Parts: sequence; structure tokens; C-alpha cells
Amino acid sequence: MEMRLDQSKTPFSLDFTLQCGQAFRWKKIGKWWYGVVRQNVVKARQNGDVLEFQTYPEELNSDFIESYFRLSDDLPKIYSSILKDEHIQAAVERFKGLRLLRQEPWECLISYICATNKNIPAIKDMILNMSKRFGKRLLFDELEFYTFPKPRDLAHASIEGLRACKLGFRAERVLEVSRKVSTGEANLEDLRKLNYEEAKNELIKLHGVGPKVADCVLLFSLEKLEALPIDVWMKRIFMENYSDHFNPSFVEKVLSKKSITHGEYNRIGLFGRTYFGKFVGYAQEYLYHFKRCTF
DNA sequence: ACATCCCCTTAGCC
DNA sequence: AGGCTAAGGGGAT
Repeated sequence: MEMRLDQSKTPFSLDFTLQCGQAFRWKKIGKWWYGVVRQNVVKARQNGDVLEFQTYPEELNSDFIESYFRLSDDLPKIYSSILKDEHIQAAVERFKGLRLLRQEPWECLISYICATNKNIPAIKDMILNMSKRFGKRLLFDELEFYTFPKPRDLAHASIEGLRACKLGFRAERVLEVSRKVSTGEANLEDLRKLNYEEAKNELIKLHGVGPKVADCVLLFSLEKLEALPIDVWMKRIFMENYSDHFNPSFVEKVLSKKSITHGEYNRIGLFGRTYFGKFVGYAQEYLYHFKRCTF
């Protein structure tokens, strides 16, 4: 199928959106991006205003694309809301059209529990390993894909099986959370009904979920655009580019150590939300990607 | 080759 | 509350 986007009203860049590190399941082969979303392989490419896509085995229509790529987000409005200074302005200019994705909460949760203390290539590797071992194989364009395992699939996995996926100490966390989600003790969809603070408090109760992982899940899969995940990169960005907004001893303390306390995390998050407003999650993704690309 | 540090951090202990 | 440490293993330098 084919969609037309008016770039002035609906700026969109497939490349920036899939390259910025928010999702771990996409790869580009030639001009086509291939990914697995829920139970389907998705193939897409963009040429200016034209977005072509195909899904397999189900033939999903443009509603799916609009939802997954958040094409209904009014990006020009979001830009005017977050463009507060030259740092964010440079990032937005460089990556115009980058959009947050609307990911599937379960996969997003497990992915970010696994992301703890790992770099992006290693995270992709773990997720692919779990999908190969516990998901369903799909053949498309003579390529092999694997759906992400369902809660009950991982709930029935063994620690050894998960460790074989190179999860390390994350294996116990993934198993425990999988059991809670598969029995219904934890219900991710219900979190949509809660506000940001409430939903975050619920997520943090899960083993392996701290403030950063909770913010990632809230931002990337549960519609909370005020979520501001602060990882080592965002910490540096705030302490370097926005140091004037914190007191010098705080900046010095935070920069001097590799991890930050919950209190420090919340303080930076509060500043971010106050300064950038309700779309701070978008600001975060632009600043993060810009910093990583120019580092 | 090899050492060292860094990872989109959290849990558990003090 | 906040400081400290352990917890895989791959990638970068």
C-alpha cells in the first residue's frame, strides 16, 4: 500500500524515526525497512511524501501505520511547544520528522528491562534471541523473522533458556514480570487509564523496573508524552547544556558519578517537564539522538 | 593481542 | 535519603 503525507503539515522521516534508538526490531535492507510489530512483519520505505508499506501475514491498512508511527501527532504544534533554546532547535532542525513510535507495551516493557546496563546492539541481540527461541517464525521476502514471545511463552520459559538468550541477571527479572503479566496480576493496558504519576508508580513495583525503564515504557508505549527517561546520555545533556538551571554543587555531584539517585532523577525530570512542557518526551528523543549522532 | 571502560540501570544492603 | 556494589557480556578505544 501507499500513503501520501504532506510534509509541511505532517512532517515524517522513516529513517530518523527508526534509527534513533527507541525501537530494537528494525533493520534496513537496501531502501526497505523491515521490522516485526506485534504478530506481523512490516516492510516500509519512504520517498519524499510517499510512504509505501506492506505487512505479513495480515494485510494491515494505513490505520495501522498512522497509529504505529504516531502520524496523528501534530508535530508542528509539538515543535512550537518545545523549541525553547538553541540546543533543542538544532536537534529538531537536524532530525525534522522524527516521531515517537506507539509500541506494544508488553514487548516494550521486556525490552527495556533487558536494556539495563546494555548498549543498543546487545539489546537488539537479546530481543532477537528471545524471539527466535520463544516466538513464532515468519518467512517473508525470503527472509526470516520472529514475533516477540507472548507473556505466557516467557512465563513458561526456564531461567536457563532465558540465560541462553544472553540475558544474564535480567533472566530472573524477565521471568518474574512475565508471570505477573501472564496471570493478569499486572495489567499493562490498564495503565493507560491512569495518569503519568500513577502509572509510573505501578510500573516501578515490577522487579527490574526503576524510574528510567518505567519512563521508557510510559513514553514509547503508553501514551505518556510527559515521561522523560533519563539515561547516561540525557544526564550529560542536562548537566552540560542546561547546567544553568541547576545549582552548581548539584551539577558537580551528578557529573562526578556514573549513576544517579531517585532524588536526582526526579529533580532532573521535574526541570525537564517544567522547562519543555507536556511534550518533554519528544524533546528528549530529539536531544538524545542529536547528542549521540554528534558525539 | 590485551586491558579497560562503557553500556538508554536496578536491587539490595548499609 | 543517599552512597555503594554487584550483576553478563559485547563493543569501542
